[in-house]
This record gives sequence, C-alpha cells and structure tokens, in this order.
Amino acid sequence: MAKVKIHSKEIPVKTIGRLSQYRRALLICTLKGKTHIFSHEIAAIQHVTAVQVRRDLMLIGFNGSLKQGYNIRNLIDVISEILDYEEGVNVAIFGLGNFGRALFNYFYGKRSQLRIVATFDSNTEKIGTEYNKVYCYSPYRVEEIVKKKNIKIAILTVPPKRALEVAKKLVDAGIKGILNYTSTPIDVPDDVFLDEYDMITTMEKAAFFVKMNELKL
Amino acid sequence: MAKVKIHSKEIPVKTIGRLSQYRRALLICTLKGKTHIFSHEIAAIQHVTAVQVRRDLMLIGFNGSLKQGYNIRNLIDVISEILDYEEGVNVAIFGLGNFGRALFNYFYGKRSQLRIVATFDSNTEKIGTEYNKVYCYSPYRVEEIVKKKNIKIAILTVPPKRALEVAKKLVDAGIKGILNYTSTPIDVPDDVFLDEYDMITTMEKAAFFVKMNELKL
DNA sequence: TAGATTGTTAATCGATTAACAATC
DNA sequence: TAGATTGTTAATCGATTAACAATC
Repeated sequence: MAKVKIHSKEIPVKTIGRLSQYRRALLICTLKGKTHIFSHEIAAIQHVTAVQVRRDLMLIGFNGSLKQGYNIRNLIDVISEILDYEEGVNVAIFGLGNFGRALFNYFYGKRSQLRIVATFDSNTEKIGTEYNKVYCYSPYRVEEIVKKKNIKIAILTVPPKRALEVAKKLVDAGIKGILNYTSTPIDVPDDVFLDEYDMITTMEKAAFFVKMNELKL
Repeated sequence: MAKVKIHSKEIPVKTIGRLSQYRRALLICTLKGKTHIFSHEIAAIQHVTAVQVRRDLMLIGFNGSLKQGYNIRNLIDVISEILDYEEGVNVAIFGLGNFGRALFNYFYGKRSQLRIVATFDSNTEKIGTEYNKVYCYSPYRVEEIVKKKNIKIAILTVPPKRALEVAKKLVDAGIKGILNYTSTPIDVPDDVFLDEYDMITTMEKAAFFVKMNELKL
C-alpha cells in the first residue's frame, strides 16, 4: 500500500503523514491568531521544503492565493476531512509494561479522535484492574473484546517473543491497524495497516553514525 | 546523509538499518544451534526479500556459499565490525517522564554497546535523585555533563514545546546523535545524526487507513 | 544432469527536487 | 514594473526488484 486514492487522485502514503504534521503546525498558528500562511512558512515549521508543501497541497486539491498564501482555517478543515474519522477510532494497547503505559499516558486525553478503550496483559496481577479508568483484559479475551468494543487499531508492546503470536490473534480478531513497537517484525495481510518502529535498530544506526563521524575527523 | 562509505563503497543508510536487524535474527539462530543460513531464510525472519538480503551483503562484501548459504557466526562478526563501537556509546535521556522512563527500562542492561549514563529533567523533584542508579541532572548542567561523561547520543522526550530549545542546547554541547520522540520536528547540523519518530502522525496515518479500508468495502 | 542458490547488472518504481509559466 | 508566490510538469535521485549468468 504505497498510494491511496482521494478524489480519484493517487496520493502517496508519505503525503498523508505530512498532512498530519502540517495540520499540527497550522493549529499552533491559529492559536497565535494567524489566518494565512505561505508554503515556505509551513516548510520552516516542519522540516520539509516549500515545494514539497505546495506539491502535497496540490495533490489534495487545495489552492492558496498569491498574495496571502493559504487560508489556515480552510486548510485545517480540508486536511481534517481527509484524515479524520467522524466517530473516532478505538484503540487498544497490548502489553501494559512500561512502554505500554507510557504510550497510554501519551495519548490519554490528547486526541479525541483516537480513544484507548482497552488494554491487554498476560500478567494476572494486572488483569481485571483499571489503568486510567480503562480495563485490563486477559489476552484470552482478545477476540471477544475487540469485537464488542469495535477496536480498530492495536498498539503492540508485548515482549518480542510473543509478538508474532499476538499479532496473528489480532488480525484474526479483525484489527485493522497495528503499531508494532516490539523488536520482532510481524507480517499482516494487505488490508491491515502496519507501522513498525524498532528502537534498537534506530539506536544502533545512531551509534554507527557517531562512529563514522569520528573516523572522518 | 543518505549514503555512507565502508571499504570505499557507498552504502545506503537503509542498508545499515537492515544490517542491525539481520544481526538480531542471526543471533537468535545461533542460539538454536544453526551455523549456516540462506538469504531467503534471513528474509523470512525479517520482512524483506531474499534479493534485498543478498544485495545488502554484497554491499558489505560478505560472501556465502552456494551449498550452505552464509556462515552465521562470520556474518555476525562482519556486521558487528561495521556497526559497533568498541568502547561503547554513552547515551543520555532528556526528559524523564513516562516515556523517558519507559525507554530507559527498555534499554537498561540490554545492550552493553549503548549505555545510558545520565538523565536530565527540569522537575526539581527529580533532579538529584537516581533512577536505576543513574543520576538525574538539571538541564542547566547539560553542557558540563555531556562533556564530562562523553555523552554522544541524546534521547529526546521532553514536552514538545521545549524540544527546539533543548535540541539547540544539545547540539551546542557537542551531542552527535539525537533521537527525537517529541512531536516537534527539530533541525540539526549535517554532522549530527537525527531520527524523528512521531507517534501522533503514525496514529493518524493508521486511523486514516482504517477509514480508507472501510470506505472501500 | 536438474535444481537451488549466490552475486551482480540493468530495469523499474516512487518520491523529491528543479524549473518555470502564470499571477498578483 | 519588479518581486514574490503558487501550481505543475519534467528531471533527478535513490532504493528496490527483475533478470540472469555462474556455480555447486
């Protein structure tokens, strides 16, 4: 899934990601009372080029004016219409360890669009308790709860060894998007969105670059 | 910085990331007593293609045999020689909130190569305390401590509003790699490694895909 | 030999950037 | 008019994939 159709135009997935970033920058601008913005101003906030911004906006069919640039309020609305899901999306966290809890807090209350409605953990001491008023279920109940609560997106923070097995269970239960934060790569069917972020790899890359830079000097 | 030179060959940054993943898969294989592995087997563990694996290994000049594939032990050694930094790399966490602590625990004791040697937080209740035996410093002491402890990599988990200011401070203090987990994009000079992972954007992308998929049905 | 695999070049694909006409 | 900006096409760049000779 590298492209998506909007208004019968093909839009790269990367553009979708940037739209989300643009919107955040724009929201901050409205707080400051700004009503219009130029492409190079958006570019300066996020770090992309002005051409990139214009091209992205072109793809979603949003027009600016030569004198004033883009109307911020309208642009936010157009982006929101593309990105947002009216009723919001229900999310569950699988694995309520440190990382799972951190992600929970990170999202809690921030985005009304994205609601964490359940957590799962295999630790019997956690099962049945509430964390920030959200119930923690046994993994045995994944299928039941995912259906009952209409959970669409799963945040995967279980131990790496259990990642594959849990991912399979999630797909079977009808989950439509998985954010995999374990270090085990997982496979999902084409119609399930998958994002994998592996911190260990990132750190090793960073360390490698530090090393390269030192050798150069 | 899209490419890197190793043995006078240009290697894409993405290959570096994959090498780190390959190594992890290979380490698991050695635990199981395997001594040799085919490109398609490595490909199956991580999710890349066999051609990709062979091409990556070609780039680092590692050869396999037609009968047995690649010697696992040797391959691990070659990858380690490329990625690792003998003396290890010192890392500090900036912002000891939930997320910062989660990352701390995630790394603690796992990678001897990557050592978390300091944390920083502006909360006066945290300053001066130890978290897992690592001291928490005031942000005012960034420059001093970064130099004294030879800290090369910074994990940035401060509140989004403070990201830019802290990042600037880090660069000035001589940090050589920043992993930015705040939702504010930052800019760094060319010689500083930067990885940005924005969870909110990822979640919004996931939600968008869920929506797209539902509309299709 | 037939079959499986490696190593490598060339083709393809996708995304970014350069260039520039049109407009205010 | 000169200068700044948008919108869009074409060129470039980079990474992945296809194709295939060579080898065991």
